[in-house]
Amino acid sequence: MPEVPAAAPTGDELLKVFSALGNPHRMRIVAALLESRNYVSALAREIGIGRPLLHMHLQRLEAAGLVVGTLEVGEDGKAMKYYEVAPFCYELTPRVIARAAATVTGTGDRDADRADRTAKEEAK
Amino acid sequence: MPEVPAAAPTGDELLKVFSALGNPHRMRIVAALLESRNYVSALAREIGIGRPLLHMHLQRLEAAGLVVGTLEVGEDGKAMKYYEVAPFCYELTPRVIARAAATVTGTGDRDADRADRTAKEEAK
DNA sequence: CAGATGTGTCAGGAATCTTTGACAGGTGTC
DNA sequence: GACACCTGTCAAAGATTCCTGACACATCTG
Repeated sequence: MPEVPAAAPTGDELLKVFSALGNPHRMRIVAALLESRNYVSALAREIGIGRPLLHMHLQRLEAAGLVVGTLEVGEDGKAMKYYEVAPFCYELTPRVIARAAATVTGTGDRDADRADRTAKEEAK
Repeated sequence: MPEVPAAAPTGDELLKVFSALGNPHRMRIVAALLESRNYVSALAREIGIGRPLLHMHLQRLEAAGLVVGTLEVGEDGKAMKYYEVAPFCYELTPRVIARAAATVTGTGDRDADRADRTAKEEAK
């Protein structure tokens, strides 16, 4: 059996995972996809939300590495994007958090923070 | 050794934990408190944020059951609120999420949602 | 060609979260 | 009394997130 993370997650990695999972819809999406993988439109109908919205949620989940999407072309030539859950596994304890907190590149630094914003502005 | 959660967390419980941990400051707060418990004002100075802000973050963390605060009165008669991390331990895997997602009382229900809001309005 | 399906994106408003500064206590010391 | 420290709360600004209704583009079917 292949090794899943389980080691020492990055601060930013954990941060993305937490904010991704900290939403009712996204939790339900993971649940729905675990039961059976399927494509965006069908999934939107299944959980009763709009496609643009689901699209956004899926992006967030994928960015966090919790689901993966593959664009497949059916026999009828129609392209549909299938999503399925990734086999993640995190151990959630105070020590893990403390460890990860040390490597967070977000708010809190007076210098790096401003540098990030500048870089983000120039990147556009 | 006493048993920490580790069983099957409620949807709402996990939801609070995730959104609590999905923030750089709160992650750092847990880290700082794990290293050594201390009181609000001192902690605010240590991590370099305002007291009102820290106060809000601590409330969120406490509501999620990740930290606990105790109002203690020192020998000099001054009251200060000490916080420390709670010994939580969650296993973060697709199945756990799916399980929890079934018991989420938030967005997604067309009836329960409205009922909740009404109750919240009347409760004030 | 019209209509159904699928994909994605974009703009804007609504709702929430984050942050700050000011205030109102409390106690002990000079 | 004036000042230091502690506690808490509040309102209003700022920044994010969430959500919806278009829109544009593909393919197959009637």
